[in-house]
Amino acid sequence: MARQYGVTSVNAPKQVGAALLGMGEELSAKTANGQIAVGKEVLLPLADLDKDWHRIGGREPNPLADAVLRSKRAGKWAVSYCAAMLDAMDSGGRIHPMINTLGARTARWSVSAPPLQQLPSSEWRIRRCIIADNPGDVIVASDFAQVELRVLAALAGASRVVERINAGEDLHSLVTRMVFPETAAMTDAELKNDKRRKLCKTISLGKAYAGGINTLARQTGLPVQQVKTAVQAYDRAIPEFGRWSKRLTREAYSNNMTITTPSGRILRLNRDKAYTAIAFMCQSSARDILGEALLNMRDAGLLRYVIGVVHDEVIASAPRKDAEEVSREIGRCMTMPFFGVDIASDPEVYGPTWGHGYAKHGPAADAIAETMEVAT
DNA sequence: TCAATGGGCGCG
DNA sequence: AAAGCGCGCCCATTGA
Repeated sequence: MARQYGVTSVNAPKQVGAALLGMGEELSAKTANGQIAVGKEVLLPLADLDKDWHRIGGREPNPLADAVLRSKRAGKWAVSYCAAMLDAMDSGGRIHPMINTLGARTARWSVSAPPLQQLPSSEWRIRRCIIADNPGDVIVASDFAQVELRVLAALAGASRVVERINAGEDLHSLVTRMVFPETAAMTDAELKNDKRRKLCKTISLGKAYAGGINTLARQTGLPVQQVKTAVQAYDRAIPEFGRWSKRLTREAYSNNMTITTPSGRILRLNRDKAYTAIAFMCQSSARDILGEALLNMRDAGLLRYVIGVVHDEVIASAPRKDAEEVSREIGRCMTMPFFGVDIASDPEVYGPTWGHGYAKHGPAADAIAETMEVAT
């Protein structure tokens, strides 16, 4: 398909860029080195697709852009995930990934061969390769609820936020009520699909990940000026985050670009990115909370069920009859206070394979249900 | 033939 | 004022 347009390899950005230009497309985005960018951000709009690969209906799709996108995704999945898992499989059908428990600069874990933490989550065909230990067993999992944002609230000393989290109020809803006073009386149900809640959620994540105004504008699809106004309202409603950021940045500058986490880890920031201090702090502390949870699981004798970790999520395998209890107990081990804020988790029982929520919601629900019938 | 670099893309 | 953070790993290209 792509060959018709003179593209012999979809992984060669030069070829793809030249072919698209030849078709009359305008490619204005450039990479850091000044070359023409032809990543997903460029290709998806050309193919008239949104970030979930659904037709937008805004233009005639460019067939080459569409073909390149699909070919690259298929190649990536086949090689990086399928082949990598088959390569890593032992004679008993098990994989034993390499875990570097201090892999990242923030001390997060890195996992390789295969990259268990990177398996596609947006659909189920790859993750279903991970199956429960024994026939009749099921995968159970538990993930932390907005752990990095709760860490941010606690360490920044945003006591009004922390109090409301601990009272059980939904995090993004409570932030929305603080930032937009006119929403203060709205219920969670009313706020659920409100664009102000969506905006506040994006801004909150931007705070935790050190994102800028332009990134927020791109993520929300809103004009920069409107985002700017909203961020100002946010900072006025919750001034603690900005103050903490300033304090941490100062600490970094006076300590040779390092900051020290509450657990005593010394984190080195990029020399020219002092503004990432809160991102490093939140990510590293979230990692330590997961470590604490794993120690709790060890003490509770639950580690024998655990088969993997994905940053803020614990994956386990258990006999079906024990699944509810194992899941609940793992969830309990992941529940703890952290500098005054409650850390909560969301335990779930999946099915015979690892596939997030699809057994319940996805288009493959029937197939999964059938698989479960056969397996049990 | 090999290592380094750049672009790209999967995850939380 | 302005700034997405952290990874693993793929392919193509480049320069020894």
